[in-house]
Amino acid sequence: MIESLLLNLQSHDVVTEPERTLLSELVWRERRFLVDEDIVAEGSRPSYSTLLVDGFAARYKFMADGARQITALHVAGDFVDLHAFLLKTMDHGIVAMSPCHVAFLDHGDLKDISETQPHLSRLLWLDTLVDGAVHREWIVAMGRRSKKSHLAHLICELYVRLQVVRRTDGFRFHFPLTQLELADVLGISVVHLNKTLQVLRREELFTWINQMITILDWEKLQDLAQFDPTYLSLNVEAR
Amino acid sequence: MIESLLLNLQSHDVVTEPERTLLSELVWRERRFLVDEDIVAEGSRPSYSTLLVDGFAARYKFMADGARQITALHVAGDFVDLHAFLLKTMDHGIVAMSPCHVAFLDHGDLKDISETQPHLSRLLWLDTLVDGAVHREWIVAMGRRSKKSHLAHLICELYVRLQVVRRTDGFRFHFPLTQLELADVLGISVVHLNKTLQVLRREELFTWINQMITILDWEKLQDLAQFDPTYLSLNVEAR
DNA sequence: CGGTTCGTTGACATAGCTCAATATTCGTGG
DNA sequence: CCACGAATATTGAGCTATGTCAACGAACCG
Repeated sequence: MIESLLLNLQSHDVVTEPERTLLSELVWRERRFLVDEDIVAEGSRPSYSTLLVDGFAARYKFMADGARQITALHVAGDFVDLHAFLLKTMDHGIVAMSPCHVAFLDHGDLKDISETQPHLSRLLWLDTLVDGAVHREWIVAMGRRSKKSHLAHLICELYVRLQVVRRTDGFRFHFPLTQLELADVLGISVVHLNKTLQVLRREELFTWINQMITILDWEKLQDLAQFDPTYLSLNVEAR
Repeated sequence: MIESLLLNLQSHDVVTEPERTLLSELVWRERRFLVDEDIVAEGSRPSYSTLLVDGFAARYKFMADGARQITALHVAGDFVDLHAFLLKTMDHGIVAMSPCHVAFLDHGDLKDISETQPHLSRLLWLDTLVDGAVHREWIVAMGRRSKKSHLAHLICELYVRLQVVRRTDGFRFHFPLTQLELADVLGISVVHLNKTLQVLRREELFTWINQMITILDWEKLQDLAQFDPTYLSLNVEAR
């Protein structure tokens, strides 16, 4: 159940055997969600946090006029709302972008961990810090990259993150979003996203067919995206 | 020295007397920076974290073409790079936007805190989580708000954050950025920022003269910005 | 006073939006 | 297997937002 989370945490630091056991015992419930189902509602005050075991989920906010902005994409092994443990009130919603399998961890148990397991606590803290680093990278992408480069950057990021949790097959990975949803990620209209995709298609850097993305030229894609994975902290060191 | 940090933390939860003492003893050095000086360099691996005692600082990233995107603005009481404690490598730089007074806290000492002071550790963790919440709000602003509304939102946010650390005088506060720097915050060109400012000026929601912003109509400004401070977690509860 | 940075303006080019129509794909029931 | 409706993808037209460039004015500093 928590294999992906472990792969995730272990990309930053060693997780000891007792810590692993402890984590797996923390799962007090699991559940599956259908596409478009809300996993956590905006404004709610959950008493548990959600670990994404499998599938794609998105954090989002709605504007008064009905426009949606997706602020993060989550994949297997991501602790999608560990935040709620300390923030208490959800300032955004989380929705399933594919069928999702999730595990719930009780906030009381997480608090116990924070009282008794300093190293593990730091790893969980780190997990939320990486989230923040990804947010910053997205801000940069929205503010200063062309849409073409922004999209390329997103694909690079997802590819690397999926690799960590073994969800890639060579240069291929499952990407279940619709164009409308992807537009909500990039903060542009569907029409413009579609046109951006066409430009990128002509450059033959990747294909996106039947919910599968295949990277055709990793070097050129990285160049276009100016992708530097430093912000993902993918190196094992004592934390 | 750490009064502002305490005001900051206490806006979320009670900080006990021993915790306060502990925090103040953690400051192992202080320093002043001039405008435009780098407080922390991108790519560095600092062995201490920086607490902003007074002034304005910005986190930023440069693109290959020299364009800059500011990903966060920090004010007195903000723990500007607490991240580095666990992320180790700075994925962005931090620059002084005004003369800055900062305090340094050693990572070794922070680690001790994380081993022995669970509640205080959670408060520090929370501090970084609020940072993340602000990032998300900025992503939403960049993706789905008009520039007018984005700017209004930024002013609302800064006003509320400055109020927490007692840096406001009625509806006035010091705002030392140039238009060029503000453009780097919003991710637009200076020219366009200037024109956006003019439109807002005509609506008389606020003035910005001599580095001082005065909010003239808080209600209308909030409306325009669709500002909802929930994401700042400004309520005292056990964390 | 003179240089430098900052703010403002206008002209023009490009990116991105909305709307509306059409094509394509997919799932479902017959 | 086919027919149909719903969701998704694609296209084109015209409009708005935003960018670049270049000039000029204002404020600031020594």
